[in-house]
Amino acid sequence: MPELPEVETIRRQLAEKVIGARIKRVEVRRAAVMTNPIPGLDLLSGKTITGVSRRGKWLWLSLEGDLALLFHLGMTGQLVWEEEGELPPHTHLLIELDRGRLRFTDFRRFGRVRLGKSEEIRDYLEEKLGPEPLSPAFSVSYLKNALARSRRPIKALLLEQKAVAGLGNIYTDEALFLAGIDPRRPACTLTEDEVKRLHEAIKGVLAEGIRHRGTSIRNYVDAEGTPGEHSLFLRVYGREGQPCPRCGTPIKKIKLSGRGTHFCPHCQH
DNA sequence: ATGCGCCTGCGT
DNA sequence: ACGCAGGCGCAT
Repeated sequence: MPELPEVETIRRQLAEKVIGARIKRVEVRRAAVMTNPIPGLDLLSGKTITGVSRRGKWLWLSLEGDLALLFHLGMTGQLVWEEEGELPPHTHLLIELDRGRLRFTDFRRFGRVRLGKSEEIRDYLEEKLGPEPLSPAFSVSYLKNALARSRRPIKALLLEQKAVAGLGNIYTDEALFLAGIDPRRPACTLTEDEVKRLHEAIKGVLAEGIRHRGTSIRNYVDAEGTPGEHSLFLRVYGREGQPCPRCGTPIKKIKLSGRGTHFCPHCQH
């Protein structure tokens, strides 16, 4: 599910809704979504939410007392703010606020929630993530170095969160298409020009995804419960057999590092 | 570096 | 009935 653009969309919307809100009550409806012991959650009652942040595909609420509640949405996780209403099935965590409520719903249950001290959460993420692709830390020279050290297929490398934080299966295929690069190419074989194109393409597709409030294939919704529009703009992902938007050749789908991979056999080398 | 398991639901 | 799906962590 959610890759960087989807999580960033949720972050922006939640920031509007919940910063300054006070937590009335937290209900863990399925304990297994918590990576650490639950009793701690009781201590969230009465606390005010002071911020909503994102790093890669991870999102956290900052809370009074230097605490952070960290979410990873896995493949099908939703984080929705709403006033009221019947709870959908597979809602594992409910945070009641003085204005509305926040629910974490995830039918495949790959998502996780963790409570920790702010600093501990920061360290946890920094340890496992590479640079933010939309920040200056993700420079052409950084990317060039990262690629030079690997013979893995370029697509497999881009999916590693330690190389670049936040890319997943959709935006990786889209970026490689825009850059005109075959996803199977060993990373270290990219030329300087190709690295530059890839760098631009990565930033471009992510920004575009955010602009369209994310890609909804089947289950993703933003923090208001609304599907994103970016599926209408995908160039190769999910378009096997349909004409390449650039040359008309049918889009091919192969399996690469265990993931469905879409590309144009004519435009990508 | 690759494959498998974790889950549920949908399309074939 | 089977394969596949936006991801990740662990075993091999």
